[in-house]
Formats: sequence, structure tokens, C-alpha cells
Amino acid sequence: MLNKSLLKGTLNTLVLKLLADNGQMYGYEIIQKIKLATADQLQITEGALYPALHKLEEEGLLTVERREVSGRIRKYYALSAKGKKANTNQLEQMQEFLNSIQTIIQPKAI
Amino acid sequence: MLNKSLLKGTLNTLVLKLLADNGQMYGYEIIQKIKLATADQLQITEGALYPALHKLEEEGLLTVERREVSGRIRKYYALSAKGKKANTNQLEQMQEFLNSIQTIIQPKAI
DNA sequence: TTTCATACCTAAGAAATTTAGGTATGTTTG
DNA sequence: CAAACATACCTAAATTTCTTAGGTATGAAA
Repeated sequence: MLNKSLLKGTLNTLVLKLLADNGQMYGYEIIQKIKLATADQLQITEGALYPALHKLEEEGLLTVERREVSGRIRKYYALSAKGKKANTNQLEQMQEFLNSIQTIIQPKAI
Repeated sequence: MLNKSLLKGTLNTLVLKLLADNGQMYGYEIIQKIKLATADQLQITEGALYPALHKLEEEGLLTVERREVSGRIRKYYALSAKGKKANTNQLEQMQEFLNSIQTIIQPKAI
């Protein structure tokens, strides 16, 4: 597990991107997916994800649909039109941010 | 200027790396260097940097030396032995973190 | 002589996350 | 079959990190 403070500020962007790629997902699934995709390097906590999802929904970036699957209730989230635009913007910004970081942390970059 | 929330958690690592590359720097210089190196994309505020430097010093990662240059006082910071180790570790973690992020945000990565 | 750049600082508030709980059902295992 | 584990949701207090918005002081430029 990486330094947790590195994660700050990236969660929303990751969530939007995952929903853009997968159409719809529920919270628990998002957590597992990130763990799996990063070989356990990134472990999102439920205490971070659920409030983040609620906020994104409140802001109109996500739509929700409650569905019962094998006795348990899942809340499936998907991108709204506004969410799709936000995803595009945030991915762009994230990429520029990563490039900026790289210019500094690459050996003898400056 | 990029989304500011993306910066969270990366400042310490950037500072350590800059000091590792440049030997010693003072606060104001660090801010200018980051601006320059990232073509104004990353703008560290003084309110973020100075407390961060104080904390790193308090933790024993940095050493300080006050020097007067052309009528003004500068506080030159450099890495301690502990700071050098921290730099190495944090760079490694940062790189893994960036890789993790990339596996998710690259088009159709999952 | 006023403005801008340099150079340091702090404190209140906001934002994002961690930690540490809680509830409940289904599945696996000893 | 009972206990443990996995699934699936949730919240609230505390912590960390950063922004915002000040403040002080000197030197250079307009």
C-alpha cells in the first residue's frame, strides 16, 4: 500500500473514469476494481468512497439506481451528461498534473 | 493552473526531490522553481510551503541555515541523512502511485 | 515615491481522507 | 450448524493538507 496522502484529490477523477469505462458500477465494486487494477497498491476506504459518491450525485454528475441482487441491495451509479463532461475535463487536468509532477521527480529533471 | 485539489499530498515529495537535486534552496526559490519547471501549471502557495518546510525540519528531514543575501534574510534548506532516505522512499512510492493512476485513467485501461 | 519583487511568517477555514465504528445478508468452513 | 468471512451499505469525529487572507520588511524599478 502506497503513502495514503498521495491519493488526496484523485478519488473523484478515478471514480468518474471508472464509470465512463464501465457504464455503471456500485460502490463496493469500485473499491474492489481499484484494488485489483492496481495490484493492491491503491486501496480506497469505504469512508472515503461513499461520501464522495453522495457528493457527486448531489452535484448532478452521477445518477443512481437501487437494485436488489441476490438478497442484497446495490446502488448502481452511472455518469450523467454533466458527469461525462466533468470526466473529460478532469482527465485532461489529471494528465497535465501527472506530466508536471514527472518533470520534477524524474532524475535531474530540473 | 490545474485543479488545486490534485496537488494534495505531493508537496513534501516535490520539496525533498528539489533539495536532493539542487543541494540547498530557500522557500521562495522553491516556489519559483516549481512554477518555472511546470510552465505555471503548479503554483505552490506560501501558506502551504512554509508550514511544510517547518514540519519537515521538525521531523529531522531538513537542516536550515540562515544567510543574509543583499540585505534580505534567506533560510536555506538542505536534506539531512534522514531526509535523503525519505526522498528515496517517497520517490519510489510516488512513481508506483503514478503508475497505478495511469492504469486506471488510460483509455480503456480496465 | 509609489509600486513591484523578494523573502519571511501565521491563523482561520475549507476540503479530503482516515479511523472507527454501525447494520444486515449471504457464503464458506471447521 | 455456528462461527467467520465476504458482500454491501452507512456515518461521524478527528486528522491532514491546503487555501485564503492577512502581516512584516527590504531592495529595485517606474
